[in-house]
Amino acid sequence: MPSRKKSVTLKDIAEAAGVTPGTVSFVVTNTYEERRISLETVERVRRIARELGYVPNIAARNLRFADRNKSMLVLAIITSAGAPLNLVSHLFEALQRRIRVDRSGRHFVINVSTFNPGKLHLLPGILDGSRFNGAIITNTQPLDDSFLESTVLPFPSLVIGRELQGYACFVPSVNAGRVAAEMLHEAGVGRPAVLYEEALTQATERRVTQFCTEFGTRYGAQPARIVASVSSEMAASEALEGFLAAGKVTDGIFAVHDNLAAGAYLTLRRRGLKIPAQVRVVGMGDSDWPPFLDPPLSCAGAEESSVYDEAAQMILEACLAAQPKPTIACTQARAMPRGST
Amino acid sequence: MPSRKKSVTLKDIAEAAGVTPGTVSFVVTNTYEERRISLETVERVRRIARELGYVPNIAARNLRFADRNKSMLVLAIITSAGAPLNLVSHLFEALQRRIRVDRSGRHFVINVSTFNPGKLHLLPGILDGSRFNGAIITNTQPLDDSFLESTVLPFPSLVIGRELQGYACFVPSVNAGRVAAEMLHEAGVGRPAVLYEEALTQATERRVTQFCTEFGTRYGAQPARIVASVSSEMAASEALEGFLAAGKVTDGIFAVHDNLAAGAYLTLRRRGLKIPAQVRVVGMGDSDWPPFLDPPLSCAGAEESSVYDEAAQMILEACLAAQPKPTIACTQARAMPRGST
DNA sequence: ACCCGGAGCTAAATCGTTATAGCATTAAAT
DNA sequence: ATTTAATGCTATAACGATTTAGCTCCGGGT
Repeated sequence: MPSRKKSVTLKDIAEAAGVTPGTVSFVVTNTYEERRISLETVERVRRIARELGYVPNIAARNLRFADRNKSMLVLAIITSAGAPLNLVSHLFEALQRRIRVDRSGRHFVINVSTFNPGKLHLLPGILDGSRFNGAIITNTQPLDDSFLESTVLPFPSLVIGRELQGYACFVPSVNAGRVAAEMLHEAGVGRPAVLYEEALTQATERRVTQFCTEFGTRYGAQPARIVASVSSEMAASEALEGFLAAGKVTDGIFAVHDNLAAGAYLTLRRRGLKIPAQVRVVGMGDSDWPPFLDPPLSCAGAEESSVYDEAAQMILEACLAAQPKPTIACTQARAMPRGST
Repeated sequence: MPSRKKSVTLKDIAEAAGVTPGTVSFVVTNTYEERRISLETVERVRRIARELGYVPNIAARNLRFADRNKSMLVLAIITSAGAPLNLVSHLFEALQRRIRVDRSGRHFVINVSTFNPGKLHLLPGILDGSRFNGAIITNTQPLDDSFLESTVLPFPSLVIGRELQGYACFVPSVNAGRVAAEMLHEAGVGRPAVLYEEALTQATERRVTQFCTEFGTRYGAQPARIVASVSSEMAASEALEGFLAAGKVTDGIFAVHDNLAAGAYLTLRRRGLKIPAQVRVVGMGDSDWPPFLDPPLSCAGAEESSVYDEAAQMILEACLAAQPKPTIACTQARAMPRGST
């Protein structure tokens, strides 16, 4: 079993080698020459350090260097293990852009942490605030959401894609389901379908229900549901194949992720169904590829490159101002018709 | 100008509020109730903390919690600012997989750091080792490479995509250029072209020269060079458009990145050129999308999902064993024929 | 016998935070 | 009047590493 044993420190090495921690420090930082440590001692200390498996404590070094490193702000992007890193990449880039123009005179460190779905509360540092000054939290599952709602995190945080009591939240493309429904309806779709993965997040669930409600109540056609086992191209392709093989029909598909849309393209192409003549497809624009599919994929979304800039601004402000104001920011999706509708 | 002023500490707040740092700590960690701090004091301390812009020092907290956090190993993925995060995502996922099965009983922190191209030496912590226990370095430019070769970094590191003296290096798909040349030649291509972006890294440059050398010397046809201004789909599309508009001809294109291949598809489709009948295309398989293009993109590469597992293993070993052994590991590309050759 | 200088270390302060033990002061209870 | 108890703090010791100042030898020169 993984032991929780204390880690090896300079002191441990010092005791084993019969010198002081300072001397060991001279050795491990390779400053022993100007400190005139004898080569014999250097060798002995090095050997013992290796034997004991010494790994420097970064927190201690960093603390020691507090002056030279000016003040450091640690931001975390916290995401569910196994979730696609697409969103994380966009968040990271937005944070980078925001940090580049920052004038607070700080150094920023961005660390990406993952938690096992439903086990957010076990993430080290989430309860004691020992790991980050602020966090962007995404891809949480219902269990994680209820953990968050029942706790006050000891650092400013921003939740992406859902609305939680007491938290600053950022919901991109909040009306994507409605926009997708409009796009397909205007294109003359009468037998709509929605393609999604089994494990829905709050964000994707919103898209599905919005799409179904909108089509059902306003346009009088209840969409069929095509459910992929996971959120991958192949799974989506297989799900649609199963749907069509069962003799069911659709003339317009809303895929709640671009990779699902790509899977749909594959199956439609294999079955000789023309896009958009026989089946229209709408994706989300959450990747860079939609314009390069054939035909280019129409999307309900936004320019992904800038969507998360507001999120980056929100978390930075929260960290620097230390103002705990739970706000909800949404961005609106817009129709991005390309070739598939 | 961004001031290098010292950051605000508990001590500063304590002095301003006329209490001790301990008391301030009780307030900022919200443990003031069980510590029986008067509400008046709490309010005063909070107000002053807000006014001074207090931000907790994570390194200090972390150090304080050294026992409860067991031993922590900080890994950095260091990449050039502005470079695509595709590779970083793959590295991150590989590290995650490796960490999940780790039995050393440590906590791992992964932080992603970017440096301005050519300015790697200015990255905080790179010289004094105050920020990470180990690093994977990628997307470096020649200036950064020479910096690395002239320095001994104070932590184990792994360089991706190039070979540097004194460093552990990992070069994925080292023979991709040759494999691409073989694939196109076997498909009967007689007028090859290579499509790449202007700012080549060592990895992409290798692909280009290998492809040209192989085709030139072995198959007797010197490939044409199509150069995109940047590494994006649109730039690639425009570059190929310019090439064809100038009356030049090719029947087989090797794109050194998948996004360039997607741009090529776009132009070829617009001009009514059939893939693969009239023009064959080979990409690199460095993204998830090639199988879902129309026709599916043939690649010279490997299963991306597992390529970097070896890299993850290498850096973990280097950190935990503290063995400074500079080794070079390469993976071989293989032909992945799909529909475009 | 004494000083000097170099070699090879040691001792102790420091970084910012948290937690433990305990000290005043006042109010309530005996 | 004295003990008891509660209130509202303070003082201080860690956490692990780095660094400055300075200590103790020892040999050589005077």
